[in-house]
Amino acid sequence: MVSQTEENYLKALFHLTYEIGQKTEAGTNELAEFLEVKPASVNDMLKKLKEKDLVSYEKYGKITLTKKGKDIAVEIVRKHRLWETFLYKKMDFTWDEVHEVAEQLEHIKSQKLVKQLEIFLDFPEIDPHGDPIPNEKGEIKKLARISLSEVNVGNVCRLVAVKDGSVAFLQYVAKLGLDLNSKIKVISRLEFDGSIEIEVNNQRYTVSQKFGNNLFVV
Amino acid sequence: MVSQTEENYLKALFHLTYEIGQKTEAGTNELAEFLEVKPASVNDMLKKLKEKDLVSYEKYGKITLTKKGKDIAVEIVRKHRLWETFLYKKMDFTWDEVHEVAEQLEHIKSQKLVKQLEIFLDFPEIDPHGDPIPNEKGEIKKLARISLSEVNVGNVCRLVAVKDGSVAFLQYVAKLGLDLNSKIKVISRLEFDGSIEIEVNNQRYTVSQKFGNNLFVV
DNA sequence: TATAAAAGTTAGGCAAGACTAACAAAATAA
DNA sequence: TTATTTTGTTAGTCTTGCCTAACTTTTATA
Repeated sequence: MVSQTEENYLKALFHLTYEIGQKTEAGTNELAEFLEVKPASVNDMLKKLKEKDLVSYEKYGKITLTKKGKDIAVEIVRKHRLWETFLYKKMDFTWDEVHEVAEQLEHIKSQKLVKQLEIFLDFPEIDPHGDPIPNEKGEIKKLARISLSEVNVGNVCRLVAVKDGSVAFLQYVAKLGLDLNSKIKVISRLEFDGSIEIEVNNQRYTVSQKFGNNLFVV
Repeated sequence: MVSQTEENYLKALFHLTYEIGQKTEAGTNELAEFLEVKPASVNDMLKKLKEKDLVSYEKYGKITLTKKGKDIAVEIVRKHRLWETFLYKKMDFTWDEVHEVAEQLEHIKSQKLVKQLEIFLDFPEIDPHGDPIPNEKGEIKKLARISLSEVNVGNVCRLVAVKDGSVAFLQYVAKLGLDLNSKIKVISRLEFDGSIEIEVNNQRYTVSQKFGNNLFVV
């Protein structure tokens, strides 16, 4: 049996490696910071996860998910994103509200429920934040997307995902009138700080480079 | 904050008092047996619940839910039954499958989700087992119903609820071709052991008194 | 009413998951 | 290459929720 806490560690490892970085290993402090616990706690847990053959790591070495650990992590991600989609499409939740509740729902144990949920939602491929939903076999469709900061001046693009999922960030995104599939035109880019002038629904805004890094477009 | 375990204790107390018995108090051993833990554990928990003003009880005395405790218990029951209805009506779960998963879902913390779920299900009044679903204010509609054992010979009644929710029992009920709203005719009753002969869908069966006690009809 | 049975309580312990404080190893910089 | 900073580890402690074993109170029965 994998506890809820263990599931969260596996999910965090998955995010830090395969999702955020394009690496396959992570460090103790990095994981501790991400999970908002102390490194000592991570250490304790790593011993347990290693014992269960969910991660592989040696003292003072890097942490890697095993096949078994990765499979569980992907299944949690799958559930999380299906539930987010459910909340957004069927329960009238907004972009910024879905995450917190999905964090709870992702731990519900029922294979049948996940399967039925997927059918009910008509096999969605991306969640409300634009992230890909793994299928039942754990396969994740790679999305060809770039950050808004990389778009050339003059080009128009379509918002497909956001990187940072914090409520404050999502609310700011919404305030600009941006939603999934919104068209964004890049008007100009300031060389000295990388900030970008964009046009959304005929309104012009200037946003920071950091903000631009957090929006994925095609 | 009320932990998941605390919620389960409150719910159990509610069942043992207001629901199963027509009393307002329960004992330590009774609660322990219901929750499948040892009396000592119940004792520990009672101290905590008393501290939080969720139950009132004195050493060697009976346990009662406070207003605050009862409100929380009813809210959990409400969530449980709404989720059961959701699983049954939208997720293609059977009668006997819903309970286990609803036990998990009832602890999800989101007022908005409960509200939306209720709207989505079009304000159901009873769950798939025929039990009443408390409304947002915590009011529970009393159902005028009697057990099958109390029905007079020759009368026809309609199944509205089951008392025992165990999987084995529910599967037996289903095997007889019984479902919510099934018509049941009481053909005869054996005096010596109270067993009842019934007719369902033109099929005759003989069932025990105990079985009859577990079916509620109108 | 004395006594046995049932019900309830206490003390002490254990596992999970977190923490602090002190320490050890590795990586980086002088 | 030594010194310093960063990263990772260990030991000991805390809380929650459970346990067993021993004890006390209450209730039921002879």
